[in-house]
Order: sequence, then structure tokens, then C-alpha cells
Amino acid sequence: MEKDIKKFDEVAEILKAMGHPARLCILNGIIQTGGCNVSHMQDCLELPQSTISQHLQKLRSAGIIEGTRNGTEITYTLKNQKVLEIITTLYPQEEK
Amino acid sequence: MEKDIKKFDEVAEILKAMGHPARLCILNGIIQTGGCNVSHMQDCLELPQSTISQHLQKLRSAGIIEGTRNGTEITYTLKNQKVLEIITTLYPQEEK
DNA sequence: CAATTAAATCGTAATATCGTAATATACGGA
DNA sequence: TCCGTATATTACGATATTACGATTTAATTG
Repeated sequence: MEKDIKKFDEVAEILKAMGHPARLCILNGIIQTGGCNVSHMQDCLELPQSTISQHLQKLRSAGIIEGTRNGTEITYTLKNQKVLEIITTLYPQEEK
Repeated sequence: MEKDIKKFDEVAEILKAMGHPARLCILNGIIQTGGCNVSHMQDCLELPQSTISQHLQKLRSAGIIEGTRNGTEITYTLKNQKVLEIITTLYPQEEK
């Protein structure tokens, strides 16, 4: 009945990646704007660029977001639909 | 626009608490059985009692579950409805 | 009160995460 | 090719998490 440890591992990885205020804020920003770049995140979160970049990498390697290069900028978008559902559940009718 | 760091902190704490395979398994078990005790969890998860107890404490202090004593046993139940929604989203129509 | 069972707490070693400064890479323009 | 801007990677100290055995607390039974 409880054999599927793999299922728990995979999902846990996603939740763990989401379980940090900065990353949650990043995800929220991506969802609200429909995709944004690192510079914009730096303005919102007041964290050094390298810190943000590391959080982005964590979200990327969990398969939650993906970035596409656009000249010198990289725009990040949500890749995992479940994550959108979770955030919508957690933050119902976010104003605007 | 991005002032509510507190909101992110609170939610992040919940997601972080959920973001571990053993704890996810515990939560899943609690939801499926509608409340179960530590001994039962020990049979499912093959982990020593103290390890499980520590995971339970983490879930407890995140406000996700609560335990009620019943003689010598303690039955844990879900306390946070959002968590139920999240798990339902992540594991749709779990068999049985 | 002694013994038993269920669960929590403690001590600790191994490992992971976080924040940050420094450095590196990628791209576009002069 | 060199410069500037945007982003990634590396290195590292501080702190947190994890797992687990040993011990302790709580409730029940005799």
C-alpha cells in the first residue's frame, strides 16, 4: 500500500523547492507577470543577484520553471502546472 | 506590490514542512485513514520510532497536524485544510 | 508501585542549505 | 576585439536539517 516512495520523493522535491520565502516570491512574481527576468526580481526582492540566481537554479533543477534567453536577458516562466495550482490554492484571489 | 514577506514566510514554512518524503508519506497516510497513530506509521514507513516522532513534531509545529491522546496512543489528524487541497492536487484520485 | 507499551526528547554525527563576495560566462554594441 | 550589461557559477562560513540510538515521559494494567 505504501510502496511508491518514488512518488513521495519527486513531489517532496517540488515542495521543498517551493518552501522558501524568496523562491515563493519569485514564483508568485512569475505567475503574476506571466514571466519575468532576473533584474525585475532583484528590484522586488532585495537580495543580491547571485542569491537570486541560486534560488532560480533550485527552481529550475526541480523542473518548476524554465528560462529562455532573449538577448542578454533571460525570461523565466512556469513549467509545472501543479505548482500553479498549489500557489493558487495558497493565495486565493490575489489582488489584481 | 511585494511587501508581504510575512505571507511568504508563513506559506514557505508549510511547504518546507511538507517537502520531505517521509513527512509526505505521513500526511498521505493520515489523509487516507482519516487519522492514525505512530505505531501504524512505523509499519508503513520503515523508520525508527524516534525518526518518525521528529517528523511528526515538525508537522505539528508547522500547524499541519495535531495529535490527540487516546490512552497510551496518540492519533494524529490533519489540521490545515490547505494542506489537504495541496495533496489532493498532487495525488489526484489516489486508488481506493 | 513495578512492568509494559506508546510516544517524545536528547545527544550527536553527517549532510544540506543559506547568504554573500568574488569570479566567470554569454550576449550585444562600438 | 574590447566594453558593458545580464546572469551563472564558485567558494565558503554560519546555520539548519536529517537520521538514529539512548533515554525519558505518559498512560495502562496488574
